[in-house]
Amino acid sequence: MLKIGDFSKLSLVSVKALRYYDEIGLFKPVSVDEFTGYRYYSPEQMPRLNRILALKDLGLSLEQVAELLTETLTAEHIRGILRLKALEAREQMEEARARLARVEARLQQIEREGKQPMYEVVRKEVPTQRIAVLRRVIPSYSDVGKLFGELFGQLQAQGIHPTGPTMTIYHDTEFKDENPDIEAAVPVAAPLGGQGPVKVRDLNGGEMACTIHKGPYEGIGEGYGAVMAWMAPNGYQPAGMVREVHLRSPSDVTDPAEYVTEIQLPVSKS
Amino acid sequence: MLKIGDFSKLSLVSVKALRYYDEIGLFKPVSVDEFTGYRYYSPEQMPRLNRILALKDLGLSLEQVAELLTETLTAEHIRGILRLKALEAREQMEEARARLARVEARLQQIEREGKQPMYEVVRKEVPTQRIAVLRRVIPSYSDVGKLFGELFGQLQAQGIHPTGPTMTIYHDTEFKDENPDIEAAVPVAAPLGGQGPVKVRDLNGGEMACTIHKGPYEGIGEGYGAVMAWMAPNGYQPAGMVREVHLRSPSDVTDPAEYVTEIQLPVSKS
DNA sequence: CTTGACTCTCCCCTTGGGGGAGGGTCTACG
DNA sequence: CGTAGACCCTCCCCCAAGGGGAGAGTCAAG
Repeated sequence: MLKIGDFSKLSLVSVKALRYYDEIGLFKPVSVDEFTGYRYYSPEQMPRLNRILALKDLGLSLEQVAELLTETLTAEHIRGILRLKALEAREQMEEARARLARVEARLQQIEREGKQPMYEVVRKEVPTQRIAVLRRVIPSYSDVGKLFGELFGQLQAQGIHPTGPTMTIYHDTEFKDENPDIEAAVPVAAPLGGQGPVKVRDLNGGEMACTIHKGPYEGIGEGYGAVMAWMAPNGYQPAGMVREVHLRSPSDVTDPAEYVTEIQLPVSKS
Repeated sequence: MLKIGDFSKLSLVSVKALRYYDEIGLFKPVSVDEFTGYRYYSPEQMPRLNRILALKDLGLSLEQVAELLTETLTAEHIRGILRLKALEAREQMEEARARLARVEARLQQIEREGKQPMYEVVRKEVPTQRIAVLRRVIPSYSDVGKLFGELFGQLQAQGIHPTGPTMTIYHDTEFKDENPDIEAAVPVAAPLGGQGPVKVRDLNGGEMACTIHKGPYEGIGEGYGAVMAWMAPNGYQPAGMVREVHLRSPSDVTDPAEYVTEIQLPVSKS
């Protein structure tokens, strides 16, 4: 019979860990003194402890280790658990690889620019939302304001209230300086369909590469550049129409320097 | 001004997380109502939050993110932190890869044998220990007992007490059925050197592949087989002389079926 | 004015133990 | 036979990054 300290030295498992394994019922001493509470272990228990360490080393939680140590498990069940763990390890490997790529991309960016980048691009899961839209090919970007004016006029006439910030959705596959095909949109709580030129539809959510542009709309091209530059090193490709969310727009402030716009580009793993 | 729920919807960061970031001083609302405690955010804060998310995504802790967000940091300092993170990501990738290899090796083993393996091999960091030794080429393994008898006789004569289980250290580079070169050893607390045939020296610790053999010594070959089979898929190679630690030996029990022996083989990454 | 949706703080929970306080126990040495 | 020092016990708090929920207060629209 060995006291916990001796067993700890032999097994190279800390006393704290042994006590913890006892507490969760994973590995109990062969006997416990009824009066003093002293734990006594036997060398015969080493194989079980070794198995625990080996399974823990496979990435299993102690709970899963305990499950695998119950005798009544079929080989098929064990294989199932291990296959799950293999999948998990593969995912973690991929995740670490992707993270490494991100860190190195940022390092290179700092090498080039000598400072933190202007635009932070982040991947987000954007939910699907119900929107009211007015779509039109307009002569120039400066006419977007009028489009929103028309949209809000119609909504007000129908007693529909916006439930979120306005958005513009770009339906051109490439950038067009003139005659862009634009949808002015705003989240609403209203039935699908709609009357007249204003339609109500669901705007699909999903994975998006997002960044924030601060300042007048003329400079927003840099934001798009940042999003485009972000995709390749992170293993994404465009997968839909880009949208701009007007977090602070001419309807909130007058100074264009105070505009805040989020660029959201649907992406998929390439 | 946006209430926390609205800002949460816009940023797709949970209310809980926003409150937590406030609490740790990483990202504070632009104003807090003095009487109600309500937090109010502004769209202007989105870029900072995005930066936080982007840095978090690089694997930085929130504490490190906060550090990187202080303005007074030189580009060189930032590069240093990121290079550290890159290193960390590489290590995690390697760790996940190794874990995957372990899981797959175990899966294959179960496929072959239809059950959990007999021997669990685990990597351990064995500490260096002071031992008293008696080394000799003996005719056969069955003479080990006499070697230990001699060792203990000498130690007793010198008033030295063992402080741990006995070990045998094998000095042959390959397995020798006859005339093996064997060191009988036992941990002691005594000055280096020693008198007569018994020497006191330090036994180097380090990385070891360990497994437990239960039962008579005749069957211990299987334990060695398990250790050898473990090395390749785990990326290790032998790096020293193997030792056996007698956790329960003829001096403790009479029935050989109750012997418990640990095999420790020094290894290094290959 | 009411009602339902929001928000606040506070507390407990997660993993796998580490660190330490306060108090009891064991054992080798004199 | 004492006793000192090493060892052991339980209990409590701590880590990261929030999630879940209770109980109470607040806001905004009808």
